[in-house]
Amino acid sequence: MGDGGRGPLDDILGLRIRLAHGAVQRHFAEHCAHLGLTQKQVSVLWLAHDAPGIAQTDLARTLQMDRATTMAIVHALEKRGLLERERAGADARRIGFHLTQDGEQLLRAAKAAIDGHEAWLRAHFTAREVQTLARLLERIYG
Amino acid sequence: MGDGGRGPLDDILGLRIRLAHGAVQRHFAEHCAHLGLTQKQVSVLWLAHDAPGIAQTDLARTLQMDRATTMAIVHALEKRGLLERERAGADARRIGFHLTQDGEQLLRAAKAAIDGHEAWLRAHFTAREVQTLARLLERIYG
DNA sequence: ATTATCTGTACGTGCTACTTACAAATCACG
DNA sequence: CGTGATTTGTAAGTAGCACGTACAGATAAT
Repeated sequence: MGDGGRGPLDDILGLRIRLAHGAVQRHFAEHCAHLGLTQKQVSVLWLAHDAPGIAQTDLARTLQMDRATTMAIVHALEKRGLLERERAGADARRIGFHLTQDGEQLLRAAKAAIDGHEAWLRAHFTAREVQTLARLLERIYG
Repeated sequence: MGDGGRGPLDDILGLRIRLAHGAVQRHFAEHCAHLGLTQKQVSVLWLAHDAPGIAQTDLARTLQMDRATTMAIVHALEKRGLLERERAGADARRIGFHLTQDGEQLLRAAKAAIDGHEAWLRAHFTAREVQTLARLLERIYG
């Protein structure tokens, strides 16, 4: 039998990634439930903070999401008054996003919560292993 | 800036896992579309083949899914005639699952498709790195 | 025998992702 | 300059997956 009790299925690397992802998602949902934000939503807020005026297309590409998916997330954040849009200068058809004050405040709270979440995740590894894991994972999506 | 163009977000290990998972899912969906099966469905078929008579609860625990989620997957497979249930001997309340002939046949096709999918995934790494990655990932969910 | 627990079932909700389609603005080329 | 191609934003529909909850039947515990 395999090392995880799943038999030959344990040899499927894709399954391991899926299980790890599920575990991280579950922990995030528990640990960060008070924010009322999903992982994706936090990512979008974070990016909009770091790069004010970013467009939907940039968000989608950076987070490797579909445009339609990105729209759904952005709409939800706008509806909650965390994100605003502005027709920005040079390119008239481009609409940039930036955080509202509420958005900035919630993002700060989110970063604090994620610090704890990431600490839990990293606690499974040594600092060197974290580097290795990050490097290997990047090869898949990078 | 970070190494992936996401700025400080690149330091979030959870995001890396999420992006890697997404990339794997997308490749699976493309590469295995002809099966008409999702990753989860293949996993359930695979387990039911390896352990005939397995119960819903076992499936849920092994794949770390909710019972309700497991039910949805099992129902879909039953409806397609790939999976059957039987009231098995000793424990009268327990219902075991096993593959039909169609199920066995489709699972063989799925395994062939997944061979290709896994080959693509593993091609990002050396054999040693695959071992390392598998070992590190298991610490998260194991 | 009455609870408590486990298992199977069923329903509803929410997030994410994809496809497809359409409107508006811009850009490129003739 | 104007027509078509491209980009961008928008919208609707479908699907998978996860979770919560509630309920029924069988078994187990007291």
